[in-house]
Amino acid sequence: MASTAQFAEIANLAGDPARAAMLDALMDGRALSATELANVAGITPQTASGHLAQLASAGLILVQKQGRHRYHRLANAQVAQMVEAIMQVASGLGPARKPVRTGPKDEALRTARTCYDHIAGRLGVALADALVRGGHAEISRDGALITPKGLAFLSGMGIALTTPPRSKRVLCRPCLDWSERRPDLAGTVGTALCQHSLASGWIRQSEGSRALAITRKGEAAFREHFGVVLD
Amino acid sequence: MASTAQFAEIANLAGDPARAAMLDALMDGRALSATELANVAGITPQTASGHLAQLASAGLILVQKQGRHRYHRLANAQVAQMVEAIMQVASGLGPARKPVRTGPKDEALRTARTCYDHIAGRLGVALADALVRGGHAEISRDGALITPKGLAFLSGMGIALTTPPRSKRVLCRPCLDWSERRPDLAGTVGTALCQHSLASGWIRQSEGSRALAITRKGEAAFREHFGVVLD
DNA sequence: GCGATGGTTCGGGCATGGCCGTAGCATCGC
DNA sequence: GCGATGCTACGGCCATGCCCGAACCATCGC
Repeated sequence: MASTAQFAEIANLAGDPARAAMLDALMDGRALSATELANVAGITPQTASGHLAQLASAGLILVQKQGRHRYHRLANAQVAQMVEAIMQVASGLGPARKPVRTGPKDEALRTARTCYDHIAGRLGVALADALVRGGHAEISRDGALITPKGLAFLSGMGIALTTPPRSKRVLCRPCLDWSERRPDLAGTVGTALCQHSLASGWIRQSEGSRALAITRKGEAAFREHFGVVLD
Repeated sequence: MASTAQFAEIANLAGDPARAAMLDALMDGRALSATELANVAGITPQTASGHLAQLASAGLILVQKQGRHRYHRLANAQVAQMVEAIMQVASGLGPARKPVRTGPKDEALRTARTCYDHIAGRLGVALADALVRGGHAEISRDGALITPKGLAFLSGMGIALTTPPRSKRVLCRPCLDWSERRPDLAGTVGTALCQHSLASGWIRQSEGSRALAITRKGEAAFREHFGVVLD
């Protein structure tokens, strides 16, 4: 079983500002090099190296060496979900303490960003809303599903979902967006949607940030397929 | 937005062994006094008091004074879900390091326990399995739902679920059980089932533990209604 | 009222662990 | 080959924060 000691060990790893910044940066699902992570954490490479060793040894991240670089990424979706859950609680005390400082970079993140494997931010929420409005999905606080109609809708767009044999509905996971405080779609469906949007050139990952840029093509696609217009 | 500093602050609170033990103890959803929590954490009351003040000020727990006692409980389901997620990750590294020490107390926890608001352990998993087997529920990795048939089944048992107006299905949240590594039912449905089982005297909360005792009456009820027989 | 119990506050001891400078390995480009 | 770059290992400085003992406040039983 999971002893409280192990519990504390994991939480403690996430509890250091530098490591927290690293985990946050890795939440876009990409693999980052040690120096990149050192930068986002605002520490020297030596220190970062130590932190990364700890995270790796605990199994929170995976390291993949490629030439003289070593790329680090989150180990699995469970870790991502943990980070998500902590962020959820952390955002609860945010507004209560500081009146929310919204810089321009912050604004980009609010508009659209990746959340490990799916689209979050205003775009993510808007897409989820659109699917619900069109009768393609149902979302509640506890869960979400894609209706048969929605399944056809998505597959018509080239997004194929592997349906479990017994069920006619495809269940998916709602993820309470910490900036919008409304649910977006995560899990298998969210991943597929995000992948497809990237592959189609609707959105593009920014270089040093979790922010997503919506391309001109994407603007049109989201409006046409989903009726989504941001701002 | 949730800054990484706030993220680290929250994670750090959960990252201390003493506080971790407290949060774990509070995961049964009950409210415990300061001394009780000091005991489970293995520290003196003074120290516990300090920890509890921190947890309360961060909004992780709520304090309710009653006479000369002060009862502490988890602030909300989000905190519980965070603890759950961390435990999930922590249990991942458990078996890999130690061959798992199963004491008698541990065995009781594995059989049945509360997980904030629902039933976990072998009983929780067995109930979820039974609902699926009977066509009352569908569960996938990403989500779960109660079928109309299941809705009738539960309401026939006296468990009324508030159905969202637009949907005929009741979505619910699967919770990957850390001991069984299989899903049990959380969220609204899980809560209702747990409440009903307690109210009907099918299960009873143990005094100083999260373990649930299955009563003789409960044994019969679970067998009759769900076809569930443990061991 | 008075003792007993539950809880908190304060102060100081002490260990843990984060941080960086220096130095040492690996790999790449040429 | 040789320098440059990415990363890691070691040692020492230093702050954070956990812990307890002692004292103080609140509440209960009587």
